[in-house]
Amino acid sequence: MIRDLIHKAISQSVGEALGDISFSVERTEDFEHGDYATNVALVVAKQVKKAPVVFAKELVAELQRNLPEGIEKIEVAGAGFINFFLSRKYLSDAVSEIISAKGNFGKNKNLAGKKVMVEYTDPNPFKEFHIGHLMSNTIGESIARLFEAQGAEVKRACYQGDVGLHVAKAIWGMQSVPIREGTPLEKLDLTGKARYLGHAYALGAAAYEDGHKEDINGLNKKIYDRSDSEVNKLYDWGRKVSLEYFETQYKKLGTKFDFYFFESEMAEAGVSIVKKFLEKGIFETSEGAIVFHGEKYNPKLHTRVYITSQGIPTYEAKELGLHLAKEKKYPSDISVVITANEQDAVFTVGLEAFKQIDPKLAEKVKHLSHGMLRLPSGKMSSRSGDVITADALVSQVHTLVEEKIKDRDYDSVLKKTIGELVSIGAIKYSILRQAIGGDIVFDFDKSISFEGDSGPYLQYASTRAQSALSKAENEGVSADVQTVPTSVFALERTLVHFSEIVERAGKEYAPHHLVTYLIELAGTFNNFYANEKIVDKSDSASAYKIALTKAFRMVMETGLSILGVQIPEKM
RNA sequence: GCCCUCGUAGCUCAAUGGAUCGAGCAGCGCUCUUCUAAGGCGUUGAUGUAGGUUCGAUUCCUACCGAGGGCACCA
Repeated sequence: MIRDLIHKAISQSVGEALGDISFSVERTEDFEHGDYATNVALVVAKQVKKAPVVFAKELVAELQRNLPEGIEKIEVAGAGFINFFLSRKYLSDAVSEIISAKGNFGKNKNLAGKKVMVEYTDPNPFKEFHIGHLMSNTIGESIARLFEAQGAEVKRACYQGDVGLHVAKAIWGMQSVPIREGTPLEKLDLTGKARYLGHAYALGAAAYEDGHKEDINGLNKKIYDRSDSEVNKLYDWGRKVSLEYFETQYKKLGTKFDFYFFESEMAEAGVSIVKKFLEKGIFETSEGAIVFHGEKYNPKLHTRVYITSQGIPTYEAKELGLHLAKEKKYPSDISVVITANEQDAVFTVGLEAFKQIDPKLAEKVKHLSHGMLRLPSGKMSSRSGDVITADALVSQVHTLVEEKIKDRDYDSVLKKTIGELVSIGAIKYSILRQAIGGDIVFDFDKSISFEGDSGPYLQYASTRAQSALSKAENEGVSADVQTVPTSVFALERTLVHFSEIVERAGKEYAPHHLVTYLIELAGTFNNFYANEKIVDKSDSASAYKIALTKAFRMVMETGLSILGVQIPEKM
């Protein structure tokens, strides 16, 4: 990358005065300041006992003799920044390179040969697949794709909680309300069955708080040791329904998991690890339970229960089993786990415990947490039954999209595809546009936008580019970079930064950097589209503009695919 | 009480310690004989408070104010 060449040229020119001082070469915020800028003079000034501007001027004189190819002009500006301007040729060559890379422009090999497992979505059988899962899935899928864009071999994993107190609550609900609103269960469709389970859970959750704690704890024990055939029957039915239903959701969202792990499979391993390390003093008994005293290792941590006084492993114990199961299934270099941030403390304590057990494996685990999708009224809680399912949200947005295209002269198949791709795109975008970790305040009326800073805006710009390209093809004008106009378009100056953005988003596990860039890029294209006639046989620059449009379209495809968003052929 | 996040425009969000803090929405004013107006152009408007470190602080440190999450047998 040219940025690295600039960096290298500066290092050579500054020479020993640089010492171990690090400086940056970044794209500028304003084209007035060129295409790249460095702060090297400001950072080194003190060291060499010169004013930054003075040092910058000397450095520029030195750099003039050793300018990387592709840099046309450099100048000192502001407090001592040095600005670099890309040459006309560099930009047109870049456009040509984007096209010949066939969709691979922007990807890199930084993680070639590395194996990565990403665990996300993690819905719990017997509970609703709600908008929180939608959030986890969207972020996780995008993180997985970012890893792929860096050349890593990625496996997607989903960890589903098919045992535990929440299941006991659901079963309690199933026992007390065996049919759904007067309809026998076997007459319900898959979605209906899934909703029934969600309601049964909500019922049991309320009952747990309202005097039935003992009953439900007893049920939990029965589920765990499978000692009651009636309970087993309800359990097996509910688990199967949930898993089948979840598959329809993954498909809709565009995720294909390589591995499924279940809490029920982790219980045994979890218990045996805890018992083994109980002897070694990592875990301790306390009030009949087996616990890990996190505060002994780090004052900011606290104590968590691993095996309850009833002998049942908690989530924490099963998590230990999961780490080992993952390693056995697919030994990886990086193991990413994505959860909601309300589990941050559980994870930090859990990771400390794991570090005491197996420091080498614990080292590879990277925990990323996302915020909550909230209602304006407050927390979205499945415990009170007050949930918005992913299905409900998707279909609501879908309806809005249908309304928008109802007068278009498209056939029904195309309309259906547009409805699906645009609604999913809009929702995913609204999740990925901000840094992961923060909450998203969710307002049905306002949250999903189709204008401006939105998924559809990106999709729309892409389809407009496509229609210009189709027109070019029909008129027999093809993309060409031989005849290049002397003036430079902002579009090409923006396009060349795509690789750097992908690299940064990948390194920082931050898809939103890519989102921000794509919005800027699409805006630049829309401006270009409004001001330039792209396909025009009488214009000698037309072939170049078509090439530029093609390059834009390809970058949008690559960028959006990393976000897990697809582009419809028309909108 | 302790721990972790987070306070940027009326609203929702950006900004590896760097140049004049960027977008979108909402508001106001323009813009469809053209490759799609889900578009384009212009315009109004912001770093919670008080200190500190630094050539330079939205960013780092301290205190305070405010919001959210977590703190023993739930996940």
